[in-house]
Amino acid sequence: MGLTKTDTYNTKTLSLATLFKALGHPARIAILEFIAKQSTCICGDIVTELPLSQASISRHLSELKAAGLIKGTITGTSVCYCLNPENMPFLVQFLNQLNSPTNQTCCS
Amino acid sequence: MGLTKTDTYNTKTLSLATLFKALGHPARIAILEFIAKQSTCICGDIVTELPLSQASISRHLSELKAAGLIKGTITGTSVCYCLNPENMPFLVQFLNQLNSPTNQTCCS
DNA sequence: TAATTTAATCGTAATATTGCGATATAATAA
DNA sequence: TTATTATATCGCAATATTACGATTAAATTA
Repeated sequence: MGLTKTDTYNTKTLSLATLFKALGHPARIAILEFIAKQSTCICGDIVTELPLSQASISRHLSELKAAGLIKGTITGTSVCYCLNPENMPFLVQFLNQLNSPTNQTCCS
Repeated sequence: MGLTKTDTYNTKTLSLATLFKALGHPARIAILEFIAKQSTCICGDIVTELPLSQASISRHLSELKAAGLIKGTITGTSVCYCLNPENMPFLVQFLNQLNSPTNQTCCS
């Protein structure tokens, strides 16, 4: 019965880590890049785009979806995926804070 | 002799994934938040700040350093860590692209 | 209804990450 | 030189992630 991550870190820290973790795999970055490039939903043609099995891509898609980075809509036999921009500002804000001038005053 | 990640994904995709992966753990987010909060170098007092062993913190610090998210300078017996803002704009730019209006035209 | 298509899930093997005690290293202080 | 202090690394166990073939599920088409 050790400390869990939920006990140890606050909600914001855990959310950031979860989102970044979902972004921390090249296949998932490639999927996001591909969806963005289409600038519309993509329906099923991701499997042909990446050198991964259908099972693996489906897994990555569900991870991206669970993290709130994409949305999926069922249309007939296929599923339509698009970006979910909801959490982007949260991540950008965090990174910008790390990048602010106040944090560049040492280790030069 | 399967395909390696380096064969499969382009450099930009791999860099993004590596950086995000380094950000994908609550302990490492907490470390970055702590350094940012001090808005100066921190020298050694991270161990008392987080509920992790000295060995584990050292490991997380070296991962953050390897990813290029922090810098470390040796000063006497201790090491001084501060943020390395170098890669932040790269990450922010990627996230902002995902968040651009062009990418919000479907799955509504 | 039976075949087809599309995507998710299961089971499992391989690999990677995480955490920690113990130990090593390196600089300073006594 | 011998402690002491601060940090990194080693070795190992526990856990998590990744990938894929096979299977399942659900909608569509013949």
